[in-house]
Amino acid sequence: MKLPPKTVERLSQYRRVLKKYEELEGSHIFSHDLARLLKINPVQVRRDLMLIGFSGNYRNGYKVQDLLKLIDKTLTTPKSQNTAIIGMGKLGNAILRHISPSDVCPVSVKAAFDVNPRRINKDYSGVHCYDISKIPEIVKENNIKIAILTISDDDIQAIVDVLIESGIKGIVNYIAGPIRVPDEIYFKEYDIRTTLEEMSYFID
Amino acid sequence: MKLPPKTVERLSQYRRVLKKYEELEGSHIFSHDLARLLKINPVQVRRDLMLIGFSGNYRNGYKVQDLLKLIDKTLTTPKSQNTAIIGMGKLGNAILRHISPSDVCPVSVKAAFDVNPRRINKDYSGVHCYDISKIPEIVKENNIKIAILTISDDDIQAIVDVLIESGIKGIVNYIAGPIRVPDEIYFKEYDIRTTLEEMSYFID
DNA sequence: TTATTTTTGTTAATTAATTAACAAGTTAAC
DNA sequence: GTTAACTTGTTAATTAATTAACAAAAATAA
Repeated sequence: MKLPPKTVERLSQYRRVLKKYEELEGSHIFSHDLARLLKINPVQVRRDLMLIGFSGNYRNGYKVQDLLKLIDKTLTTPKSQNTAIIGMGKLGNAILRHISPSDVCPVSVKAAFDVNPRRINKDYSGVHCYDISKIPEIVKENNIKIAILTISDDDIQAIVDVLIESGIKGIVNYIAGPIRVPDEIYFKEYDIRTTLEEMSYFID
Repeated sequence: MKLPPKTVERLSQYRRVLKKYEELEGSHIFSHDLARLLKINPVQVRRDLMLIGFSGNYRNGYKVQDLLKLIDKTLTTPKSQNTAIIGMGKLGNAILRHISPSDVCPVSVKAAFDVNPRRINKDYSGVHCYDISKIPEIVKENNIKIAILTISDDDIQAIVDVLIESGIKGIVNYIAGPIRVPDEIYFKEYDIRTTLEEMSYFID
């Protein structure tokens, strides 16, 4: 049985926050402390933990170590998916370096792709960058399921089509304009311009 | 009277998509066409447009030009807010170049800040990069209301505190860990790791 | 012992967001 | 002129997400 998307999102955040907390602060945490770190309501924390069947303690709150273990187990079902980054420009590089330390992100980047010959066949943070034409081969070989788009090429749709044919199941789009993907593909678009315009609207 | 946040988000997306559509496709659009471009339900499009009081036409759908004008007017109330990017590394640079063309993003970047002396006092895409210590002065002078964090410094909290003291009202956080901000600050965190882990969980 | 405080776990209530349903307007075909 | 085919605009229904409310457990203080 699947958890609500928002709960999964928060579990991922709890995990990262708790790893830091465990090192610096202590072995136990109260729901209101965890909530404050994420700027959410303590009830939400307790509810999320209830959904994954985790119990705390009246005196000390939740045991961080055990909670981390359970979140790990919950989120990696059946296992963490392999990822590729499309575009090794500044953005691709920044993202790669952000997600590659495996202690903070269990999703592992198996390959990068680019159209620029200067970047092809180089290694970035231990990840090899291939020519776009190699997508079908490399994606299948490495069982890559998620693609992160960091280029805004005019031909991005063609690349997306190839990715999907090659077995990609999820796409995160950072800059490319609107692209067409079948319904069964898990798709997320994060254009910072949307966020900024929303903020502009709501702040006085 | 304020619109629902999700509607504002979509209006921002409609605007970008429609600008392209107007150039390439035509002067009118149906709700289901706009919906398909954003992978949402046509009813949602009609509902959003209803909320901003825009009317279409039974035969041709919505007139793109007029709709764009109304979205512009709706989203820029009272006016588009000024922005600063904290950190001019790869990520800061990528974001800057993504949002600076004003034809696609009405939010304007007035300044950048960094701790690295090699970056300070240089211009990036026409935006000057100042030392962190200049934040109070420059933020006030330029009436900057939004800060985009692209560094993961240990001292990020101190920087955030200064930003808020200097009059910042909204913060978008891309990589810094959890930071404390007062409730009245509009705050968004976009850690790609969260997205990836969520996707991992939901795709088979 | 008995009240008080604190925190979890859970159900119920509320709020927000999405989707369904459908009337009404318009054109085109017959 | 009538019917059929589409589309918008809007209300109602549904679903999802958040928050409120409170019982139960356990320690502490009186």
